[in-house]
Amino acid sequence: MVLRMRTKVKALPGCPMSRCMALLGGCWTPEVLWSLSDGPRRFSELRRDIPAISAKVLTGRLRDLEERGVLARHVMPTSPPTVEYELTSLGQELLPAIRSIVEVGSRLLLRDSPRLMIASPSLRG
Amino acid sequence: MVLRMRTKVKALPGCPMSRCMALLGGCWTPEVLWSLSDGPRRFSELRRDIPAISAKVLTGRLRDLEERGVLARHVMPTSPPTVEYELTSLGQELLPAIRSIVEVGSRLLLRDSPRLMIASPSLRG
DNA sequence: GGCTCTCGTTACCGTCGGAAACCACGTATC
DNA sequence: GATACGTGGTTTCCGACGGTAACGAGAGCC
Repeated sequence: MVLRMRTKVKALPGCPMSRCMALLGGCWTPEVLWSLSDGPRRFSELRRDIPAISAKVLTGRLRDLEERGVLARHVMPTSPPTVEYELTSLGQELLPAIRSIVEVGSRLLLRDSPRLMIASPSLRG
Repeated sequence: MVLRMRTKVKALPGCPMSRCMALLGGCWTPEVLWSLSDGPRRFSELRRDIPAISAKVLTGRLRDLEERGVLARHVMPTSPPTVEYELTSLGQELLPAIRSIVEVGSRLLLRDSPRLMIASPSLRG
């Protein structure tokens, strides 16, 4: 599911949770950061990585994250122009939290259906 | 900021991130789980722990999380009746992700203003 | 009688996300 | 020359969610 933006309420100044959620917050943000954790990706690549996200929201989230200094936007002078998004050093600092979420999810999937995981071809090769 | 609920879009069946976000998702959810990580807490205690959350949203989030099996609701037959919320074993499994978020936040706060952290009385005693 | 505390519920409104259409530009194909 | 496609978005409309404020019953206190 999703993280929503809090527009009106300001974070408590000294709260670590609020400090981190101010960057992680927003619908699809964790998914976007997870997709960027392997290296720079283009707009259309992000759409394919996260099929359920709409172009509008992806645009919004990328603009938000750029404004917050989490990622950088690079426009390449090709034709048609391609745009690459890349995590900044601040973005990299968020990855431990993202990886932890993925780890917890993996553990839950394993518990849900261990036979499915063992039988999966992608885990054998 | 906030995690928002995705009502229409279903999670990909085998995606670890989606599996975890299906439980972590929703506005204020990480904050609530973090507050409950120390042990059971009552409704009014949660409101004091997270001053910015409204009663309406807190009620909704607690109902959601109960339905998903993340926490349990205990009504004590006192007068006035007190209600306690407690993490289930499933809820406990989410804590590594929550702790990781808090750790990242702490590191960011330290980087923001190291002198402030050192000077803080709460960290000296 | 009034004030407080408990744990919520309700109504209203603003904002955000979802869906689909549309856009300019350049390339490729027919 | 016309059509189609791939880029990286923008625009419009609508429904769902969160924020705010008011209100609720039952009990204790002065």
